[in-house]
Formats: sequence, structure tokens, C-alpha cells
Amino acid sequence: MLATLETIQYFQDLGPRELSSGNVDLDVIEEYLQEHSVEVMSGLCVQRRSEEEHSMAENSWSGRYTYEWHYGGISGTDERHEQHQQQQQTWLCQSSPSEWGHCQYDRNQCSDSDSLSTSSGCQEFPPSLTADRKGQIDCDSLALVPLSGKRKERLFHFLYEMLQTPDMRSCIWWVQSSNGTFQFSSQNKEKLAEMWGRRKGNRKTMTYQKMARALRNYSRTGEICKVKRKLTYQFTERTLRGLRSNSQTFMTN
DNA sequence: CCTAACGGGAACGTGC
DNA sequence: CGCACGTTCCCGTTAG
Repeated sequence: MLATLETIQYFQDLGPRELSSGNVDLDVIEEYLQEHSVEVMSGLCVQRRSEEEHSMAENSWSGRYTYEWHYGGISGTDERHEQHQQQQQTWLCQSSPSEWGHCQYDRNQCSDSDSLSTSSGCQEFPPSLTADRKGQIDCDSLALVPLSGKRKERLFHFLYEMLQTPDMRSCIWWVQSSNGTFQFSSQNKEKLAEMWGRRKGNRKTMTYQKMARALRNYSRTGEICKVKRKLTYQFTERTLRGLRSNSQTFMTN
């Protein structure tokens, strides 16, 4: 929590010029994220352990998908679990079915970022700090980073984290955050891929091509699907729900 | 025709 | 050791 706020402050401290120009050194951001993500998680775990000494085992996994992991600090009590479920229920009710075209790209809904002049109301690019700050940065920033311990962080966690990081918008941004559609920058997608590779500690440099292959596999598992639009993907409803409820829980505790 | 992006089979790596 | 699952490699295809 504290670290999350510090993170926001950190990016704010970079100054408006760098933020708006998108020229912030991505290495610096990555370095910062790596350093602090560990702190965030360990901090939460320590705090939680002291609060709920006999809660569920840390990092127990109850489902098929990684986001169904329950950190000790998240779903410790039945009451919390209920709240968690209610949250999901609420989310389900709020999201209109029409927003979930089951990964069918609908030109009427989303304007193509290549033709930004066409306004549809759902296009969230070009990235405006105000749009993001009022809607997302306050609640989700980096909360999903710490898939600590036994299970490796997965690509879609990383992407979601990047999508919540304002300064990564030169690499990746929401096309329509309400339905989980996001898009990679044609210019900076390789940079993002490299960051992913380095975070995983790969021997070889990760490329967008390889990262996209991993993304395609998500369509089989129903976690992310491809949108018929250049460099654009969509978190499935289930995935997005899991990601959001996780980050919300972090913030509210 | 060229290039960027996509698609998918198969090999590889890793945790259990 | 074997299995399951996620990642990476590689190459053909598609679209602009």
C-alpha cells in the first residue's frame, strides 16, 4: 500500500514534461518496479501474518488459473472471501454483455488507434494522464506485481501491471479498460517484451514475437484473446475480474 | 513485392 | 522419473 503510493509519487516526481512526452527512461521504471514489487509483497505478507496468524496458508491455489491464487493476506477469512465474491458479482452485473463481444472486434465500438481522429468515445489513446489518473492509477498500481514465492509471475499479470503504470503508456495502453482491451505500441512493444524477459530472468532476450506467441496460448486457456485489430488483445472477462479483484483487495486492506 | 504482425506445431524448461 | 503446463523457437501465412 505504502509502496504503491510511493510508486505513484515517484512517477509524479519525474515531472510533467517527461510524463507527457513519454520519454521517461523505461529502464529506470523497470528498475524501480523490480525493487519495489518485492517490497510491496513482502511488506503485505509480513503485515498480514501478524494480523492473521492462523489464516489460510499463504499462496494456496484453489483453481485452474493463477489469478485464483489466494494470498494469505487476501482471502484469509471467510468474511473476506465473501466480500471477494460479492465484488466479483458486482463487477459482473456492472459490465454490460455488449462490452464482451467474445473477442470479436467491433469497429463500431472501438475506433482504430491508427485513425485516431475517428471518435467513438471508447478509445483511451492517445494516453492522457488525466484520464488514467482519475480512473485507474489510484487503485490498481502495481498491486499484482508480487506473485511471490512458489508460482512464477505470469505474462498477463505483468501486462496488467504495465497497463496500470502511467509511464508505460508509450508501450502499452488501454483501448477500452472497461472490457479489458489493450494495445501494444508498434514502436515500443519490443522494449516491453525485453522488460518481461528480464523480469523472468530469461537467458535470451524476449521479443514481441515470442511474447505474442505466449499471448496466443492464452486464447486456448481463455485468459486473453486476440482482437481483430493490429497489436490489440483483450483480457477475458474472467481474467479481468480476477485481476481487478486482486488489486482492489490490496488497496482496501 | 516488402514488411510487420499473426498463427500454430513442436521443442524446451520447470515445478510438482 | 514422468507428467502437466507455461514458455520459446521456428517457419509459414496474412494483411496493409
